[in-house]
Amino acid sequence: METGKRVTKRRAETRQRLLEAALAVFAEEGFGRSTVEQVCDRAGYTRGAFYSNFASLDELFLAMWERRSAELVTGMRTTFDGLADTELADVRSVVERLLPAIPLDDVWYRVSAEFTAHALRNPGLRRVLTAREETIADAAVPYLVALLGRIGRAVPDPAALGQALIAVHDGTATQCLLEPDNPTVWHRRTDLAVRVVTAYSTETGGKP
Amino acid sequence: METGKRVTKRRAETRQRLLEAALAVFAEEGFGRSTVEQVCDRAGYTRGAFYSNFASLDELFLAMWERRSAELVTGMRTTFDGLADTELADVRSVVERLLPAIPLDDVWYRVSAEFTAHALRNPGLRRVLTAREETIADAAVPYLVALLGRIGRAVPDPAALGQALIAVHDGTATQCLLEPDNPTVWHRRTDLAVRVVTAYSTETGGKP
DNA sequence: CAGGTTCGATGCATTCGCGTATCCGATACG
DNA sequence: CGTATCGGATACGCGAATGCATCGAACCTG
Repeated sequence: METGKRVTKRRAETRQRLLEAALAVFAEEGFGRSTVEQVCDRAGYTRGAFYSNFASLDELFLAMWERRSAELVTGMRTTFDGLADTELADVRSVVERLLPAIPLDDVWYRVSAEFTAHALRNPGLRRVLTAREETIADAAVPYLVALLGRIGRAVPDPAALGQALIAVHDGTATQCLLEPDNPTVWHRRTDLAVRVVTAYSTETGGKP
Repeated sequence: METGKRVTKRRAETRQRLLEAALAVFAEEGFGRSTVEQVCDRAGYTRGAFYSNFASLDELFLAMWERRSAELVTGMRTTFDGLADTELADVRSVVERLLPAIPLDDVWYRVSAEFTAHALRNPGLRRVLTAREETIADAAVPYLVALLGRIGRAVPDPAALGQALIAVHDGTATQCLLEPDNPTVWHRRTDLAVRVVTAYSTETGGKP
Protein backbone atom coordinates (compact mmCIF):
# COMPACT_ATOMS: atom_id res chain seq x y z
CA MET A 1 0.00 0.00 0.00
CA GLU A 2 2.97 2.25 0.42
CA THR A 3 3.41 4.62 -2.43
CA GLY A 4 5.98 3.92 -5.08
CA LYS A 5 7.87 0.67 -4.68
CA ARG A 6 5.55 -2.24 -5.18
CA VAL A 7 8.22 -4.81 -5.84
CA THR A 8 11.20 -6.10 -3.93
CA LYS A 9 12.98 -9.03 -2.36
CA ARG A 10 15.64 -10.93 -4.25
CA ARG A 11 16.04 -7.81 -6.31
CA ALA A 12 17.97 -6.19 -3.53
CA GLU A 13 20.26 -9.19 -3.37
CA THR A 14 20.86 -9.02 -7.10
CA ARG A 15 21.61 -5.34 -7.04
CA GLN A 16 23.92 -5.79 -4.13
CA ARG A 17 25.89 -8.56 -5.81
CA LEU A 18 26.15 -6.57 -9.00
CA LEU A 19 27.49 -3.60 -7.08
CA GLU A 20 30.07 -5.71 -5.28
CA ALA A 21 31.14 -7.34 -8.50
CA ALA A 22 31.47 -3.95 -10.12
CA LEU A 23 33.87 -2.76 -7.45
CA ALA A 24 36.12 -5.74 -8.00
CA VAL A 25 36.00 -5.60 -11.77
CA PHE A 26 36.59 -1.87 -11.95
CA ALA A 27 39.54 -2.21 -9.62
CA GLU A 28 41.11 -4.87 -11.81
CA GLU A 29 40.35 -3.62 -15.28
CA GLY A 30 39.71 0.02 -14.75
CA PHE A 31 36.27 1.43 -15.25
CA GLY A 32 36.82 2.42 -18.83
CA ARG A 33 37.92 -1.01 -19.91
CA SER A 34 35.26 -2.85 -17.99
CA THR A 35 32.28 -4.37 -19.73
CA VAL A 36 28.78 -5.16 -18.62
CA GLU A 37 29.47 -8.81 -19.17
CA GLN A 38 32.53 -8.89 -16.95
CA VAL A 39 30.52 -7.49 -14.09
CA CYS A 40 27.69 -9.94 -14.66
CA ASP A 41 30.03 -12.91 -14.92
CA ARG A 42 31.66 -12.09 -11.64
CA ALA A 43 28.34 -11.56 -9.94
CA GLY A 44 26.97 -14.79 -11.36
CA TYR A 45 24.28 -13.25 -13.51
CA THR A 46 23.64 -12.61 -17.17
CA ARG A 47 23.31 -9.30 -18.90
CA GLY A 48 19.55 -9.61 -18.64
CA ALA A 49 19.79 -9.13 -14.90
CA PHE A 50 22.01 -6.14 -15.36
CA TYR A 51 19.78 -4.24 -17.73
CA SER A 52 16.85 -5.03 -15.51
CA ASN A 53 18.60 -3.18 -12.68
CA PHE A 54 20.67 -0.48 -14.34
CA ALA A 55 20.42 1.52 -17.49
CA SER A 56 24.13 1.71 -18.17
CA LEU A 57 27.57 1.03 -16.78
CA ASP A 58 27.83 4.68 -15.87
CA GLU A 59 24.77 4.44 -13.72
CA LEU A 60 26.13 1.36 -11.99
CA PHE A 61 29.42 3.10 -11.44
CA LEU A 62 27.76 6.02 -9.77
CA ALA A 63 25.51 3.83 -7.63
CA MET A 64 28.42 1.70 -6.53
CA TRP A 65 30.56 4.68 -5.72
CA GLU A 66 27.86 6.38 -3.72
CA ARG A 67 27.04 3.30 -1.70
CA ARG A 68 30.64 2.54 -0.98
CA SER A 69 31.65 6.05 -0.06
CA ALA A 70 28.59 6.41 2.13
CA GLU A 71 29.58 3.22 3.94
CA LEU A 72 33.02 4.68 4.43
CA VAL A 73 31.60 7.74 6.11
CA THR A 74 29.40 5.78 8.48
CA GLY A 75 32.33 3.51 9.23
CA MET A 76 34.40 6.54 10.10
CA ARG A 77 31.70 7.85 12.38
CA THR A 78 31.39 4.67 14.39
CA THR A 79 35.14 4.35 14.67
CA PHE A 80 35.30 7.89 15.97
CA ASP A 81 32.62 7.17 18.53
CA GLY A 82 34.63 4.20 19.69
CA LEU A 83 37.58 6.24 20.81
CA ALA A 84 35.72 8.50 23.15
CA ASP A 85 38.03 8.18 26.12
CA THR A 86 41.58 7.53 25.21
CA GLU A 87 44.76 9.03 26.45
CA LEU A 88 45.78 12.05 24.50
CA ALA A 89 48.95 13.94 25.12
CA ASP A 90 49.69 16.00 22.04
CA VAL A 91 48.72 16.61 18.44
CA ARG A 92 50.58 13.55 17.28
CA SER A 93 48.65 11.24 19.53
CA VAL A 94 45.41 12.75 18.26
CA VAL A 95 46.38 12.23 14.65
CA GLU A 96 47.53 8.71 15.36
CA ARG A 97 44.11 7.86 16.67
CA LEU A 98 42.18 9.44 13.84
CA LEU A 99 44.21 8.50 10.81
CA PRO A 100 43.63 4.73 11.02
CA ALA A 101 39.91 5.42 11.02
CA ILE A 102 40.27 6.16 7.33
CA PRO A 103 41.43 2.82 5.97
CA LEU A 104 43.64 2.92 2.90
CA ASP A 105 41.98 0.26 0.82
CA ASP A 106 43.94 -0.46 -2.31
CA VAL A 107 40.95 -1.75 -4.26
CA TRP A 108 38.72 1.10 -3.28
CA TYR A 109 41.32 3.75 -3.92
CA ARG A 110 41.90 2.61 -7.49
CA VAL A 111 38.22 2.92 -8.21
CA SER A 112 38.02 6.14 -6.30
CA ALA A 113 40.83 7.68 -8.31
CA GLU A 114 39.13 6.77 -11.53
CA PHE A 115 35.88 8.18 -10.31
CA THR A 116 37.62 11.45 -9.66
CA ALA A 117 39.01 11.49 -13.17
CA HIS A 118 35.57 10.60 -14.44
CA ALA A 119 34.00 13.40 -12.45
CA LEU A 120 36.46 15.89 -13.87
CA ARG A 121 34.96 15.15 -17.26
CA ASN A 122 31.32 15.21 -16.15
CA PRO A 123 30.13 18.46 -14.62
CA GLY A 124 27.17 16.68 -13.08
CA LEU A 125 29.42 14.34 -11.18
CA ARG A 126 31.58 17.15 -9.88
CA ARG A 127 28.87 18.30 -7.55
CA VAL A 128 28.38 14.75 -6.34
CA LEU A 129 32.04 14.44 -5.54
CA THR A 130 32.43 17.77 -3.83
CA ALA A 131 29.28 17.12 -1.84
CA ARG A 132 30.73 13.86 -0.62
CA GLU A 133 33.96 15.53 0.39
CA GLU A 134 31.98 18.04 2.35
CA THR A 135 30.15 15.25 4.09
CA ILE A 136 33.40 13.58 4.99
CA ALA A 137 34.84 16.78 6.34
CA ASP A 138 31.69 17.50 8.31
CA ALA A 139 31.90 14.06 9.83
CA ALA A 140 35.55 14.14 10.76
CA VAL A 141 36.37 17.71 11.68
CA PRO A 142 34.08 18.03 14.72
CA TYR A 143 35.72 15.01 16.31
CA LEU A 144 39.13 16.33 15.54
CA VAL A 145 38.24 19.71 16.98
CA ALA A 146 36.86 18.07 20.10
CA LEU A 147 39.96 15.98 20.63
CA LEU A 148 42.17 18.97 20.08
CA GLY A 149 40.14 20.84 22.65
CA ARG A 150 40.98 18.18 25.17
CA ILE A 151 44.66 18.87 24.76
CA GLY A 152 44.16 22.57 24.91
CA ARG A 153 44.05 23.52 21.27
CA ALA A 154 41.51 25.53 19.32
CA VAL A 155 40.77 25.54 15.60
CA PRO A 156 40.10 29.02 14.21
CA ASP A 157 38.95 27.87 10.77
CA PRO A 158 37.56 24.34 10.86
CA ALA A 159 36.45 24.40 7.23
CA ALA A 160 39.92 25.27 6.03
CA LEU A 161 41.38 22.52 8.17
CA GLY A 162 38.90 20.07 6.71
CA GLN A 163 39.78 20.90 3.15
CA ALA A 164 43.46 20.79 3.95
CA LEU A 165 43.20 17.38 5.53
CA ILE A 166 41.27 15.96 2.63
CA ALA A 167 43.92 17.21 0.24
CA VAL A 168 46.64 15.78 2.44
CA HIS A 169 44.85 12.49 2.70
CA ASP A 170 44.29 12.14 -1.02
CA GLY A 171 47.77 13.19 -1.92
CA THR A 172 49.55 10.96 0.53
CA ALA A 173 47.23 8.06 -0.13
CA THR A 174 48.44 7.98 -3.69
CA GLN A 175 52.03 7.95 -2.55
CA CYS A 176 51.46 5.23 0.02
CA LEU A 177 49.63 2.94 -2.37
CA LEU A 178 52.22 3.46 -5.06
CA GLU A 179 54.92 2.30 -2.68
CA PRO A 180 53.08 0.18 -0.14
CA ASP A 181 56.30 -1.43 1.12
CA ASN A 182 58.14 1.81 1.72
CA PRO A 183 57.70 2.66 5.40
CA THR A 184 59.21 6.09 4.93
CA VAL A 185 56.29 7.20 2.85
CA TRP A 186 53.87 6.09 5.50
CA HIS A 187 55.72 7.85 8.27
CA ARG A 188 55.82 11.02 6.28
CA ARG A 189 52.11 10.77 5.73
CA THR A 190 51.49 10.84 9.45
CA ASP A 191 54.08 13.53 9.89
CA LEU A 192 52.45 15.76 7.35
CA ALA A 193 49.07 15.30 8.96
CA VAL A 194 50.51 16.19 12.35
CA ARG A 195 52.13 19.32 11.05
CA VAL A 196 49.04 20.43 9.19
CA VAL A 197 46.81 19.91 12.19
CA THR A 198 49.31 21.81 14.27
CA ALA A 199 49.46 24.62 11.78
CA TYR A 200 45.70 24.98 11.66
CA SER A 201 45.20 25.01 15.42
CA THR A 202 46.41 27.27 18.18
CA GLU A 203 47.30 26.67 21.77
CA THR A 204 44.81 27.97 24.28
CA GLY A 205 44.95 28.41 28.01
CA GLY A 206 44.58 25.18 29.89
CA LYS A 207 43.62 21.57 29.33
CA PRO A 208 40.79 20.10 31.46
CA MET B 1 76.40 4.48 -40.27
CA GLU B 2 75.35 5.15 -36.71
CA THR B 3 74.17 2.04 -35.02
CA GLY B 4 70.48 1.49 -34.54
CA LYS B 5 68.22 4.10 -36.02
CA ARG B 6 68.49 4.01 -39.77
CA VAL B 7 65.21 5.72 -40.47
CA THR B 8 63.65 9.01 -39.54
CA LYS B 9 62.13 12.29 -40.68
CA ARG B 10 58.43 12.65 -41.15
CA ARG B 11 58.11 9.78 -38.73
CA ALA B 12 58.91 12.09 -35.88
CA GLU B 13 56.20 14.45 -37.05
CA THR B 14 53.71 11.63 -37.23
CA ARG B 15 54.56 10.36 -33.80
CA GLN B 16 54.35 13.84 -32.41
CA ARG B 17 50.94 14.49 -33.86
CA LEU B 18 49.66 11.16 -32.63
CA LEU B 19 50.88 11.94 -29.14
CA GLU B 20 49.22 15.34 -29.14
CA ALA B 21 45.99 13.89 -30.42
CA ALA B 22 46.11 11.24 -27.74
CA LEU B 23 46.31 13.82 -24.99
CA ALA B 24 43.23 15.59 -26.28
CA VAL B 25 41.24 12.44 -26.87
CA PHE B 26 42.11 10.89 -23.53
CA ALA B 27 41.14 14.07 -21.78
CA GLU B 28 37.76 14.12 -23.45
CA GLU B 29 36.82 10.47 -23.45
CA GLY B 30 38.97 9.03 -20.76
CA PHE B 31 41.76 6.65 -21.60
CA GLY B 32 39.71 3.55 -21.08
CA ARG B 33 36.97 4.63 -23.43
CA SER B 34 39.29 5.93 -26.11
CA THR B 35 39.92 4.01 -29.30
CA VAL B 36 42.80 3.85 -31.70
CA GLU B 37 40.61 5.29 -34.39
CA GLN B 38 39.61 8.35 -32.38
CA VAL B 39 43.23 9.21 -31.84
CA CYS B 40 44.05 8.71 -35.50
CA ASP B 41 41.10 10.73 -36.69
CA ARG B 42 42.06 13.68 -34.54
CA ALA B 43 45.66 13.46 -35.64
CA GLY B 44 44.66 13.20 -39.28
CA TYR B 45 45.98 9.73 -39.89
CA THR B 46 44.59 6.27 -40.34
CA ARG B 47 45.08 3.26 -38.15
CA GLY B 48 47.87 2.11 -40.39
CA ALA B 49 50.01 4.98 -39.22
CA PHE B 50 49.23 4.18 -35.64
CA TYR B 51 50.18 0.54 -35.75
CA SER B 52 53.31 1.47 -37.60
CA ASN B 53 54.35 3.64 -34.65
CA PHE B 54 52.89 1.97 -31.59
CA ALA B 55 52.04 -1.53 -30.61
CA SER B 56 49.03 -0.66 -28.54
CA LEU B 57 47.07 2.15 -26.97
CA ASP B 58 48.78 1.38 -23.68
CA GLU B 59 52.14 2.01 -25.22
CA LEU B 60 50.96 5.28 -26.69
CA PHE B 61 49.51 6.29 -23.35
CA LEU B 62 52.81 5.71 -21.60
CA ALA B 63 54.82 7.50 -24.29
CA MET B 64 52.49 10.47 -24.24
CA TRP B 65 52.52 10.70 -20.48
CA GLU B 66 56.28 10.50 -20.26
CA ARG B 67 56.83 13.15 -22.88
CA ARG B 68 54.32 15.50 -21.40
CA SER B 69 55.43 15.14 -17.84
CA ALA B 70 59.04 15.55 -18.87
CA GLU B 71 58.10 18.78 -20.64
CA LEU B 72 56.42 19.93 -17.48
CA VAL B 73 59.56 19.43 -15.49
CA THR B 74 61.74 21.34 -17.93
CA GLY B 75 59.11 24.04 -18.03
CA MET B 76 59.26 24.30 -14.28
CA ARG B 77 63.02 24.53 -14.34
CA THR B 78 63.11 27.39 -16.78
CA THR B 79 60.41 29.24 -14.91
CA PHE B 80 62.37 28.88 -11.71
CA ASP B 81 65.46 30.20 -13.35
CA GLY B 82 63.50 33.21 -14.49
CA LEU B 83 62.71 34.40 -11.00
CA ALA B 84 66.26 34.63 -9.82
CA ASP B 85 66.09 38.07 -8.29
CA THR B 86 62.72 39.02 -6.99
CA GLU B 87 61.68 40.63 -3.80
CA LEU B 88 61.02 38.14 -1.09
CA ALA B 89 59.77 39.07 2.32
CA ASP B 90 58.32 35.96 3.91
CA VAL B 91 57.26 32.39 3.27
CA ARG B 92 54.07 33.49 1.63
CA SER B 93 55.82 35.56 -0.96
CA VAL B 94 58.09 32.63 -1.75
CA VAL B 95 55.18 30.29 -2.21
CA GLU B 96 53.34 32.81 -4.32
CA ARG B 97 56.27 32.91 -6.71
CA LEU B 98 56.74 29.18 -6.96
CA LEU B 99 53.19 27.90 -7.10
CA PRO B 100 52.28 29.46 -10.45
CA ALA B 101 55.29 27.72 -11.94
CA ILE B 102 53.27 24.54 -11.75
CA PRO B 103 50.36 25.30 -14.04
CA LEU B 104 47.08 23.62 -13.22
CA ASP B 105 46.14 22.41 -16.65
CA ASP B 106 42.66 20.97 -16.69
CA VAL B 107 43.28 18.77 -19.71
CA TRP B 108 46.54 17.44 -18.45
CA TYR B 109 45.28 16.81 -14.97
CA ARG B 110 42.44 14.63 -16.16
CA VAL B 111 44.84 12.47 -18.07
CA SER B 112 47.29 12.54 -15.24
CA ALA B 113 44.72 11.35 -12.76
CA GLU B 114 43.81 8.45 -14.98
CA PHE B 115 47.43 7.57 -15.44
CA THR B 116 47.80 7.38 -11.69
CA ALA B 117 44.85 5.04 -11.44
CA HIS B 118 46.31 3.06 -14.31
CA ALA B 119 49.67 2.86 -12.59
CA LEU B 120 48.07 1.58 -9.41
CA ARG B 121 46.97 -1.43 -11.41
CA ASN B 122 50.28 -1.99 -13.20
CA PRO B 123 53.26 -2.61 -10.95
CA GLY B 124 55.60 -1.75 -13.78
CA LEU B 125 54.09 1.69 -14.13
CA ARG B 126 54.32 2.38 -10.43
CA ARG B 127 58.04 2.71 -10.64
CA VAL B 128 57.70 5.03 -13.58
CA LEU B 129 55.34 7.27 -11.67
CA THR B 130 57.32 7.36 -8.46
CA ALA B 131 60.48 8.03 -10.40
CA ARG B 132 58.83 10.99 -12.05
CA GLU B 133 57.68 12.35 -8.74
CA GLU B 134 61.19 12.10 -7.47
CA THR B 135 62.42 14.01 -10.49
CA ILE B 136 59.89 16.73 -9.89
CA ALA B 137 60.83 17.01 -6.25
CA ASP B 138 64.52 17.09 -7.11
CA ALA B 139 63.86 19.88 -9.56
CA ALA B 140 61.73 22.04 -7.31
CA VAL B 141 63.02 21.58 -3.79
CA PRO B 142 66.51 23.03 -4.31
CA TYR B 143 65.01 26.27 -5.60
CA LEU B 144 62.60 26.40 -2.75
CA VAL B 145 65.37 25.79 -0.25
CA ALA B 146 67.48 28.50 -1.84
CA LEU B 147 64.68 31.03 -1.75
CA LEU B 148 63.91 30.17 1.84
CA GLY B 149 67.54 30.66 2.66
CA ARG B 150 67.29 34.19 1.36
CA ILE B 151 64.61 35.01 3.89
CA GLY B 152 66.49 33.37 6.70
CA ARG B 153 64.95 29.93 6.79
CA ALA B 154 66.52 26.48 6.70
CA VAL B 155 65.02 23.15 5.70
CA PRO B 156 66.09 20.28 7.94
CA ASP B 157 64.57 17.51 5.80
CA PRO B 158 64.27 18.56 2.16
CA ALA B 159 63.10 15.14 1.00
CA ALA B 160 60.21 15.14 3.43
CA LEU B 161 59.25 18.62 2.35
CA GLY B 162 59.33 17.50 -1.27
CA GLN B 163 57.02 14.60 -0.68
CA ALA B 164 54.73 16.75 1.42
CA LEU B 165 54.46 19.39 -1.25
CA ILE B 166 53.72 16.87 -3.96
CA ALA B 167 50.94 15.44 -1.85
CA VAL B 168 49.60 18.89 -1.17
CA HIS B 169 49.80 19.82 -4.80
CA ASP B 170 47.99 16.71 -6.01
CA GLY B 171 45.33 16.89 -3.36
CA THR B 172 44.54 20.54 -3.79
CA ALA B 173 44.74 20.34 -7.56
CA THR B 174 41.84 17.94 -7.52
CA GLN B 175 39.83 20.29 -5.37
CA CYS B 176 40.62 23.32 -7.48
CA LEU B 177 39.75 21.64 -10.74
CA LEU B 178 36.54 20.24 -9.33
CA GLU B 179 35.43 23.73 -8.37
CA PRO B 180 37.36 25.99 -10.72
CA ASP B 181 35.08 28.94 -10.03
CA ASN B 182 35.31 28.78 -6.28
CA PRO B 183 38.01 31.24 -5.24
CA THR B 184 38.00 30.00 -1.65
CA VAL B 185 39.40 26.66 -2.72
CA TRP B 186 42.22 28.37 -4.55
CA HIS B 187 43.09 30.59 -1.63
CA ARG B 188 43.14 27.65 0.69
CA ARG B 189 45.45 25.87 -1.66
CA THR B 190 48.02 28.62 -1.35
CA ASP B 191 47.39 28.84 2.36
CA LEU B 192 48.04 25.18 2.85
CA ALA B 193 51.24 25.37 0.85
CA VAL B 194 52.41 28.31 2.93
CA ARG B 195 51.71 26.55 6.19
CA VAL B 196 53.38 23.36 5.07
CA VAL B 197 56.50 25.15 3.89
CA THR B 198 56.55 27.02 7.17
CA ALA B 199 56.15 23.83 9.15
CA TYR B 200 58.99 22.11 7.32
CA SER B 201 61.45 24.98 7.67
CA THR B 202 62.98 26.73 10.65
CA GLU B 203 64.06 30.26 11.23
CA THR B 204 67.78 30.80 11.34
CA GLY B 205 69.88 33.71 12.48
CA GLY B 206 69.93 36.47 9.90
CA LYS B 207 68.94 37.15 6.34
CA PRO B 208 71.67 38.41 3.95
C1' DC C 1 67.57 11.15 -60.91
C1' DA C 2 67.21 6.24 -60.53
C1' DG C 3 67.00 2.71 -56.86
C1' DG C 4 65.54 0.58 -53.06
C1' DT C 5 63.56 1.24 -48.75
C1' DT C 6 60.20 3.07 -45.45
C1' DC C 7 55.96 4.99 -44.13
C1' DG C 8 51.35 5.33 -43.93
C1' DA C 9 46.74 4.21 -46.44
C1' DT C 10 43.36 0.84 -47.63
C1' DG C 11 40.63 -3.33 -47.46
C1' DC C 12 39.21 -7.31 -45.04
C1' DA C 13 37.92 -10.82 -41.76
C1' DT C 14 36.83 -11.32 -37.09
C1' DT C 15 35.81 -10.68 -32.64
C1' DC C 16 33.56 -8.15 -29.06
C1' DG C 17 30.18 -5.73 -26.68
C1' DC C 18 25.75 -3.65 -26.64
C1' DG C 19 20.77 -3.24 -26.19
C1' DT C 20 16.33 -5.22 -26.90
C1' DA C 21 12.60 -8.33 -27.36
C1' DT C 22 10.87 -12.40 -25.73
C1' DC C 23 10.29 -16.34 -22.67
C1' DC C 24 10.10 -19.08 -18.39
C1' DG C 25 10.55 -19.80 -13.58
C1' DA C 26 9.92 -17.63 -9.13
C1' DT C 27 7.29 -14.88 -5.97
C1' DA C 28 3.64 -12.32 -3.74
C1' DC C 29 -1.29 -12.00 -3.18
C1' DG C 30 -6.13 -13.04 -2.83
C1' DC D 1 -3.76 -23.07 -3.80
C1' DG D 2 -4.35 -20.66 -8.07
C1' DT D 3 -3.12 -16.74 -10.54
C1' DA D 4 -1.13 -12.54 -11.91
C1' DT D 5 3.00 -10.08 -11.86
C1' DC D 6 7.93 -9.64 -11.52
C1' DG D 7 12.81 -10.78 -12.30
C1' DG D 8 16.24 -12.74 -14.59
C1' DA D 9 17.70 -15.91 -18.62
C1' DT D 10 17.99 -16.64 -23.49
C1' DA D 11 18.38 -15.46 -28.24
C1' DC D 12 19.10 -12.17 -31.86
C1' DG D 13 20.82 -8.43 -34.77
C1' DC D 14 23.72 -4.77 -35.05
C1' DG D 15 27.60 -1.66 -34.94
C1' DA D 16 32.10 -0.78 -33.65
C1' DA D 17 36.93 -1.67 -32.97
C1' DT D 18 40.69 -4.53 -33.70
C1' DG D 19 44.87 -6.23 -36.01
C1' DC D 20 46.85 -7.78 -40.05
C1' DA D 21 48.29 -8.14 -44.91
C1' DT D 22 48.89 -5.69 -48.84
C1' DC D 23 49.63 -1.64 -51.89
C1' DG D 24 51.13 2.78 -53.55
C1' DA D 25 53.51 6.93 -52.58
C1' DA D 26 57.09 9.56 -50.37
C1' DC D 27 61.79 9.67 -49.04
C1' DC D 28 66.76 9.29 -48.58
C1' DT D 29 70.98 7.48 -50.85
C1' DG D 30 74.46 7.18 -53.93
